[in-house]
Amino acid sequence: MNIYDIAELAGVSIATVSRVVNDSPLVSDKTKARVRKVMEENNYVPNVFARGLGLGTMKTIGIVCPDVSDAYMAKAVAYLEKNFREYGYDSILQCSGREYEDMRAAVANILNKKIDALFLIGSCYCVDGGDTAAADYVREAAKQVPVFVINGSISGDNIYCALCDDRETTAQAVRELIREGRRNILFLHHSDTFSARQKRSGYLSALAEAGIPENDNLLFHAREDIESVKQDLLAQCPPEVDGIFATNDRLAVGALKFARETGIRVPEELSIIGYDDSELAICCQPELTSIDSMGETLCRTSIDSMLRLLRGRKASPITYTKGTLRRRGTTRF
Amino acid sequence: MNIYDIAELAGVSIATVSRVVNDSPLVSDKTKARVRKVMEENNYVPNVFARGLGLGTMKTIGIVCPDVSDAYMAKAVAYLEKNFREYGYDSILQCSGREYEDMRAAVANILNKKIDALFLIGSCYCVDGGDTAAADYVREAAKQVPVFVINGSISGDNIYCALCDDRETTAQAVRELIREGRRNILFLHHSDTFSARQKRSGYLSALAEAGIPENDNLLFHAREDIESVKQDLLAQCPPEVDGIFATNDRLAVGALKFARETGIRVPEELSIIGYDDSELAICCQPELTSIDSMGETLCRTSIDSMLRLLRGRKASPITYTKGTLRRRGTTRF
DNA sequence: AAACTCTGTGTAAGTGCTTACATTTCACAA
DNA sequence: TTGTGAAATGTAAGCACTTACACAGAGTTT
Repeated sequence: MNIYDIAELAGVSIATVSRVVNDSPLVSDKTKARVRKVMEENNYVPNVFARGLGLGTMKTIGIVCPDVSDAYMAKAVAYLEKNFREYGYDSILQCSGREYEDMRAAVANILNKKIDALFLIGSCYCVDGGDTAAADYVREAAKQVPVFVINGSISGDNIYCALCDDRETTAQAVRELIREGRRNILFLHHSDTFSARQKRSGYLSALAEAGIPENDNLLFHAREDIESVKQDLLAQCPPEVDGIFATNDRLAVGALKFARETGIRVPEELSIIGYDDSELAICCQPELTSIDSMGETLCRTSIDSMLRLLRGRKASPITYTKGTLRRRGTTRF
Repeated sequence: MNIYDIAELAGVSIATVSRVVNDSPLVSDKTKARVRKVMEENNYVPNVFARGLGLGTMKTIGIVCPDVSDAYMAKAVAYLEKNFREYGYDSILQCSGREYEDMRAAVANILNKKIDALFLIGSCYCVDGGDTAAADYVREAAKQVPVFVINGSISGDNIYCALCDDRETTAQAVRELIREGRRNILFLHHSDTFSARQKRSGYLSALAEAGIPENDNLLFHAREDIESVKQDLLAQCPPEVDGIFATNDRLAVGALKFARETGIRVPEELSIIGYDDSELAICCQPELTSIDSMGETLCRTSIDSMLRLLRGRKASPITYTKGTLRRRGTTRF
């Protein structure tokens, strides 16, 4: 069942059918109704490929993230997919991992799909604050389609970033720990992404403000999964630590387990703050104080930017959102 | 830069270029090398639409699940996406929610994308054990492309299901609770999907085996999120309960929080078992005993079935996998 | 009544690829 | 030298749509 069949059944030319499909104002309402009826009766659906060939687009967005099985990204993907569907866009998903070559290949591949926009989730795509050659493949992509980076920042034409002001948000959280009387605050991180560096910078500046000297022993790198984090801390956590700022909730949970194992009381002797405010946070006992990095807000911002672009208007190349501290049981404030 | 340009630059016809792209044996190695060089020099990429038009396929699979932000589905999606990518397939994702009309629309929409196979994740697509009209839209879809149901069962031509034997797996877990001496075991569930019913059936049969009379008060329906589950239990949990079997980890965590709030000791006075063995399980204190429903194994099975079909071989219409109990701190065995 | 709009519809030329079929080329046997 | 068949390449007809341009017919204007 193709456009010719419909044209014949409706007694019009294929051009008219095409116009009806595209709801062109050039067709009279009477004809439109007739053609629509025939289309429905035969449940005709235009061939996407032919349509794509003619139009050069298929109303599809590409989403690339390092790993959808991560709760933060899964949420973002779900949000993007759901919202774009409402505007009639389909979503192609690609998980890229975090290796440079893989990310590059993922972006290159998804571009071939003639997507209308590319969404990158995560700060791993902007290896160095967005200004070294490392992110060049993203800038290259932006020559073809608008690129929206969620939770990362890359400078460049046709690139629109929405991110949580991790630096300031972290600084605020660390300031609260200091106000609690904590002096030996561990910065617990895993990867060395742009956002991790922003957080570290916020952490350091909060310490500096308070006149607390920097201490390299308090910049702690741990492995990724909860159990390993606990082990790493058991093996090497400096004894004087009385506060832990973790760059994600998983790390924070590992820290909590470490505390339990060593008998350190939380939050009496040790405060812990996580990041992302995932479901993990409320599973813990005590429940984890965590920073909501506003994933949905960032997605919403990106979507709005894209819609604005679609209407031929300008969008702001970078939008910062402040995170919000969700105070729970692992801190005293 | 299209096939004509390449043909001209390489001094061959477009047919030859096309053959080179498709690595046809009809082209001499010499010509192949020459054409390939030109393609690379101009980084030519065939147009997917034109290719799709000619071939009728674009090497794409469709994935439909109720909600990717659910950890279980996110994992499955990630696994499918990653593995199919290795075979050169792209993935289109669509979250359908759990409303009949939405699921139906989601499947219909994704079919228009000329996918090569459809993957449905979750038992919500098989409303009644797979044999009522409710799943007819899936059977309709199966007329167009092979359908693979992960963690659900639908009978029908060209439909291939991989699922955890929830009934027996649940029965085993409940038997262990009984062996622990529990007699008043709550069956804590949220939705009424096929898999939830299977679990209930396993629960009931384990009770029956042990000669424990059925008690409707012990079939407990709770809302979805952790906090609500706790509230629901606080409001209405029968006091005699000494064991809880929850149909997912989120419910189990809610149960654990309920126990803590009421001062019931776990596992001394109350045992709790969750389902899915998600990351939530190890965040808890005590850590949650949970059933690993083998999501990756199911995905692997589906992928293998699809590859077998691709090679023109037969695949088994239904594959059962037994879940595994991960014993942790919320039970005594 | 002729000239002129305007609206609605049709014609036909793309869009970039695949592939059945036709044709050329070439090695080798007769 | 010619003939033969296989291997390599080209030609052209799809594939299902969009859209610039052409044109017909109904009103309007003069």
